[in-house]
Amino acid sequence: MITSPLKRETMSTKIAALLRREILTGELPPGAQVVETGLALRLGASRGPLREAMRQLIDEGLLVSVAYTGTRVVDISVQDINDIYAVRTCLEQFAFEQVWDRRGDAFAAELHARNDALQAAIDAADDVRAIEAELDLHGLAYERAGNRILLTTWTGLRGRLQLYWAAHHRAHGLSGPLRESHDDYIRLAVGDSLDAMRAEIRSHMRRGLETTKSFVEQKTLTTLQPEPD
Amino acid sequence: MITSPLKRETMSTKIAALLRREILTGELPPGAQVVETGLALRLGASRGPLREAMRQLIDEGLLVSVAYTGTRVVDISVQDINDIYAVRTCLEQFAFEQVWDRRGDAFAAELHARNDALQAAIDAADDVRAIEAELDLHGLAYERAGNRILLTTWTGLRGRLQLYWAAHHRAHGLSGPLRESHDDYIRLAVGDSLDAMRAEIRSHMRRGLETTKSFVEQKTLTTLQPEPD
DNA sequence: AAATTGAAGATTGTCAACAATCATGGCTGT
DNA sequence: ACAGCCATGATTGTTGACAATCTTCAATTT
Repeated sequence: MITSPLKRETMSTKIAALLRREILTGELPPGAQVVETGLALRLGASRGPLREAMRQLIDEGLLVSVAYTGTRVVDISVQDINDIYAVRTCLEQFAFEQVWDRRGDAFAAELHARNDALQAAIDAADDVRAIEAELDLHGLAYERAGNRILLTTWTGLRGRLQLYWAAHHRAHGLSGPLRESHDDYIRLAVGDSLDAMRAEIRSHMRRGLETTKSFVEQKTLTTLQPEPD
Repeated sequence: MITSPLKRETMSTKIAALLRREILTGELPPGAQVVETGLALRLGASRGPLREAMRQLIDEGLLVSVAYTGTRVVDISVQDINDIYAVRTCLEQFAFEQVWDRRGDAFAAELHARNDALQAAIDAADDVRAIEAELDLHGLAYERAGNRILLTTWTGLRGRLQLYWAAHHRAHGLSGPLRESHDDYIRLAVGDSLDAMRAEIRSHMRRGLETTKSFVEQKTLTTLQPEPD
């Protein structure tokens, strides 16, 4: 049982999961202040576990905190978008290099299953689920590469991507992933040419970067004006 | 002032820095149990800040914790060594791709300065300093690549590398980095061929992996016998 | 003698109160 | 009218005590 680090569900982990969800669904929008005392009261917990949960989300890059001053949901920055997509392009190519020779029928089947889940979410017009499904789809290569460090790194990037995309969808309504947007990706991922797949990843990321970035650039203009509270 | 997140020195951060140092210097060896109450008493702090510091080190991969059971200094695993070196090979090549066209005299000067610091530490037979110096040397490309996500990822890997190498040095005495081990690395890093530098990184990492791994493989045999406390 | 059960100790999880620090707004002096 | 200062409120940092959970070991039963 060494390989099964069963996570005992403690108060902190439950709070962290709940908070993460509220941030990613937009109930707590980017830039919103998160106050320990108020949140503890609302969730019926004490500040101890709450602080631990918040620390977790800080490390995931979803919250930023300044000592003695306050904690906020991280703001969207063009710099971070660029950085994340650049690193992601690099790592996803690496993930496919690592997984390439150990792909099998199970890999292909799971890939198609996750794409079906994505399309179902799109058809159901469920933004949040569609975003999660797309990230799950891309995550398969990282999971099956057999490299724990790589998977941890991907998980770290994934949270912020989900935050950015969720904000994007809330602002634009349903301009999210198209139904056929991953057809090439999947076809090449189960194909015979690693080079072609690497090229597809670079192309896929370039498109995603432009879409996400153009949104953020116009968004920052509107968020600069202080709210008339 | 957006880009200067000035860190207010709080109790937690001081404890985290101190604990990190004790782990990396081997005062707290891999596998050692870390008890909150005892440590809090020793450091003259309360369990609150201590828990926060430990959470930080857990996220850095230096500690592992099981709820209601205990916390220990992470144990050395061959799997992790392999994974880290693979990801590092990928990311360090990417870092040099990103930094390549913006290298300048300052970059070359800093590279040589850090190599001088490394050689000074080696000449002084200072293990801990030599390890830090080598990691600082490799870190330059990550720092100057202008990608915050990349730098964060590197920092995460760096801690574990330092832990493994420190354990290596303690076991073997002074069999650490050789004085001239980075001559090729630096020569190519300031040279004209990115491809040559990429090849050097792959070769450098292969050698480092073999050295570190061979140590860990023999080490695990000796650490399996419980201490007759 | 071996397996099971239960109690005791150890360790982390949780809580509520208190202290330190920071941001805001009004007041005073010029 | 304007600049600087001080008090006030808000927020996080810190503390010590208490509760929940796990591990260990010895007593008991088969």
